[in-house]
Amino acid sequence: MATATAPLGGGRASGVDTAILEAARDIVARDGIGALSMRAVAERVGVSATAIYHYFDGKQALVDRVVQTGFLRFRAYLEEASAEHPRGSFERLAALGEAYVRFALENREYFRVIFGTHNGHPKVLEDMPDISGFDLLRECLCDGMASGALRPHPNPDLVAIYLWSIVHGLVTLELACELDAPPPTDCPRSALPGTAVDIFRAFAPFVGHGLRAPEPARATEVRTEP
Amino acid sequence: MATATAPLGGGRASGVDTAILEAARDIVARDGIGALSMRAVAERVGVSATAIYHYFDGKQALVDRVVQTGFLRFRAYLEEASAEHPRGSFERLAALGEAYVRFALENREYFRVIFGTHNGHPKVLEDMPDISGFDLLRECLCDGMASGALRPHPNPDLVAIYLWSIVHGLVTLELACELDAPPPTDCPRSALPGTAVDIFRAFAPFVGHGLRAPEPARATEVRTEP
DNA sequence: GACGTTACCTTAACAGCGTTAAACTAACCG
DNA sequence: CGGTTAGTTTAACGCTGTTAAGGTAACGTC
Repeated sequence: MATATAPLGGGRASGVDTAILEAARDIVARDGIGALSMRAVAERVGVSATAIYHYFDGKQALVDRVVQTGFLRFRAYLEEASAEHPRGSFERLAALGEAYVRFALENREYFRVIFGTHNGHPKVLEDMPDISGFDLLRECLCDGMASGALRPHPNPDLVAIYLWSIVHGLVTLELACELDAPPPTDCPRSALPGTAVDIFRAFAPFVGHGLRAPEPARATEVRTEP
Repeated sequence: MATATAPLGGGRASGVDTAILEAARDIVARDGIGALSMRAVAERVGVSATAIYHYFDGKQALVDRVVQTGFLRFRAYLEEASAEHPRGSFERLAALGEAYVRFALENREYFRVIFGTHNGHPKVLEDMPDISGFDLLRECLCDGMASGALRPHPNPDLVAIYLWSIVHGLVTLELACELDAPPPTDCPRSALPGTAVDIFRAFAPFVGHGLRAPEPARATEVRTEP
């Protein structure tokens, strides 16, 4: 039983359910999902482990709620950042992306859990239409096309996924491979900008104008064996 | 002890170590990392669980080896796909990216494990200079700039990370959110191409020519409250 | 051929995990 | 006052990774 959206029954608001949720969130944010155990949460709250089952339908449900609150905070963070720039501007789009990267960097373990779900989104999220912030991006994008800052495209969702992929990929790679770590000495590579945010900023011209050379220059090819 | 690169001691090549590794790989590929337990691997091989400790330094070391072989297969897959197009061509770059997406889609659980490592790359990978295929991308890119297909850039690594982010982000989002799943009815969005590979193909013009409108058109802005 | 060493594998056990069952307390409702 | 129910506990089950101790069989050496 117990979905624990509110203090449940009559009105005896004890606050234990929110205490459990906050304890779980803290553990995840601090030490990662691997450190989250029912007993650890229970000890933090000051109850026995089985008491949690009175408020949540097991560990997965608890994690789902952590993910849900994470998405809400994430979305609010994005919304706030993009609001600082005028609608329809390229800068607003860039601010949205930069906030995405910043949030992930400032909440590494938390972000991992939010987007690390294995079998699709948790059930909790299926109810609400859009909690991930995709609509923010979509809106930003359509405004940009309407204002003339962006080349119009018949399928804005496709463009939105393109942009989402860029920031999400950068962040995921950073979290998995630590891009900004000092490269090994035997692997000489030109220096990258410091943090993932710096890298993201450096992406702007690529996103804006693409990578391809102007048309007339495409004549020669490198003639070596493939 | 035992790092298990070869049958260890004198020469009694029993092949148990590779059997363990393959069993672990199979379990991960079929049912995901969550289904991987020492006892499950042992049962599959036909030994007791503790026998594994004679070949691997614990579960993490076993997983690391699975990841390592995964990277090798991944890299070979990418290499084969890109080899089908001439060096320096934009098509070669596109084929590399498409292979990236295809591999992830055809080896979902496997890919998750490969790039799902939490604390940086596993120790096994730190020895070898580049196993991830980043050098393939980098080479492809430099060839493209040399041939004139791509606009030259002083920092090819930055461009490489940009492209890597795009494919990796697309794949990660697909694995986490199932992008190509039928959208909920209450969330009207323009139809996306079917699979993640289709989506990737549709990205090509964005990568090539960017999203920004030609310069002179950037005058008006959408005048609404932010 | 006997001896000591070592590779290889086993069973038993420990601490921790998520989860269930049963029991208990305390507050509420009629 | 009696009954219901929220809230919590202890005990236990089956699972996990891992360690300890012990055994067996093949090897190199004298």
